[in-house]
Amino acid sequence: MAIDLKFSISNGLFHKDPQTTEFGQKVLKHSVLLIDELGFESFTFKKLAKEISSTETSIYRYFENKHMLLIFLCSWYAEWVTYLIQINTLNLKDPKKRLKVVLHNIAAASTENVLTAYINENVLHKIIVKEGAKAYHTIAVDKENKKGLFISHKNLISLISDHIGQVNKEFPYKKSLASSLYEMANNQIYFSEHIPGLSDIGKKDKNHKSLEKMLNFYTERLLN
Amino acid sequence: MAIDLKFSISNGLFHKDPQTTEFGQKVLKHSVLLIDELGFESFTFKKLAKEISSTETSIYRYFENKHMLLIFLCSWYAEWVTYLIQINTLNLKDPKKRLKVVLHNIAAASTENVLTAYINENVLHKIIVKEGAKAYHTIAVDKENKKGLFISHKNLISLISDHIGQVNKEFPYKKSLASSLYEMANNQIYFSEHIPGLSDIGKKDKNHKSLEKMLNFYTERLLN
DNA sequence: ATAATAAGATAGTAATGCTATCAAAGTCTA
DNA sequence: TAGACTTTGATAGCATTACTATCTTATTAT
Repeated sequence: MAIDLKFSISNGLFHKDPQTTEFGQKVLKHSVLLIDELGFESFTFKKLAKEISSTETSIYRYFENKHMLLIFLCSWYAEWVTYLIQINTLNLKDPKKRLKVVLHNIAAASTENVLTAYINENVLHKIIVKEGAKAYHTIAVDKENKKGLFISHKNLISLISDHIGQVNKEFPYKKSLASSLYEMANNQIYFSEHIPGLSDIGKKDKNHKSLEKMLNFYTERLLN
Repeated sequence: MAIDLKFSISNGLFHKDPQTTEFGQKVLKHSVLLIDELGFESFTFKKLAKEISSTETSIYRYFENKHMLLIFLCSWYAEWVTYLIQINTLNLKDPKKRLKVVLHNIAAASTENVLTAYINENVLHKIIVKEGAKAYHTIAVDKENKKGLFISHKNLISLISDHIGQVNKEFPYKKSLASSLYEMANNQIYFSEHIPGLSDIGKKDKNHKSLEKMLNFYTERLLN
């Protein structure tokens, strides 16, 4: 069963919010699938247009270029994880338990069946793992940051950071730990699958269970 | 004073080792400066050729494409850091002190005046921080890994991992910690400068002193 | 002196990353 | 119900990118 989530995403990222139209949702859906298939470098608007039997022109009416589309997808993912963390921590009193939920969601949210109609979260997560860092490793990062294009991601890290602070007020590197845990989750998934010499996580880590265990191990040692 | 280091780098990365010729060294030198200036996406062999008053053709005789050049630069950097760690830990008996040296070198090696004639290590480090992840986040990662193109990087992580093991034999995530410390060092340098909301390290972190302190704090808590 | 090697010069080609213009279809409004 | 407005499609075009091929020239090695 598909629920339709619409997130509030910086409008500097698009000419027209793709979440609001059928065509836009089609663009999102197939861009996720096609980026996964071709890799971001080989992905083009022309190929995407062909895939959805449309034209480059039409896609350009939504996104300035594929880079903006990538930041949009990363933002959508961040909003989605933020949302999941919020609803799943709502009824938990114990900060340590809440942090466990946080770690579960940054590592393995995509393995659960929370589906929207127009985004395959599982494939999107693969893209975040493989291409996510490219969204902000760009020559225009400062200008884009100033325009607020990374706000969804910053909010997510900020939320993680708050949960860290609730476990240990005195911890001196809350934000760095938050961003590092997030990056670590993604990197270790990637390494375990593609460059196993860089990780202790096994290639077949069902539902990212070992990864989650490792993230919990790290935070416990660091915060207690 | 410039010393000439020549590293042994996977020959799958080049048609002809650029370290061995004057022209190749010129290519390396100016590619570092130009990638830093333009960003990797806007950097092209044509622009590089113009910069060194040469031709695209000549550069293509050394590298198949700019992606291979990037992996080459990352490998060169990894070899250089490996080399520095090795000479700087040589006379240290205490594993904890050796690990401190390791962390110092992954965070701040570039701030010291160890210079080769044809690579500006300071600028190269900026490239590693900004573009390094792109070297392996590619659709062909498995094939490239199989061809041994990431061997220099894997060796460095392996070395770091060994030093971790010498401090704490029982630590269950040596390789993951090694790769995470390396990625963390680079990411936190990047965030502190460009997206400060993601880091506790201040923008003006002279010689990466605060970063180094943080890396030491993490490893101490995790390994003791 | 001859041959091999390395670099420069020039040309060409398919694909990329756009922008512009116009037409067609659907929808909303007076 | 006509007209206006919005949305997408169709087509064209253009500079740049990412190469590959071929030929010449300069240097070095035998």
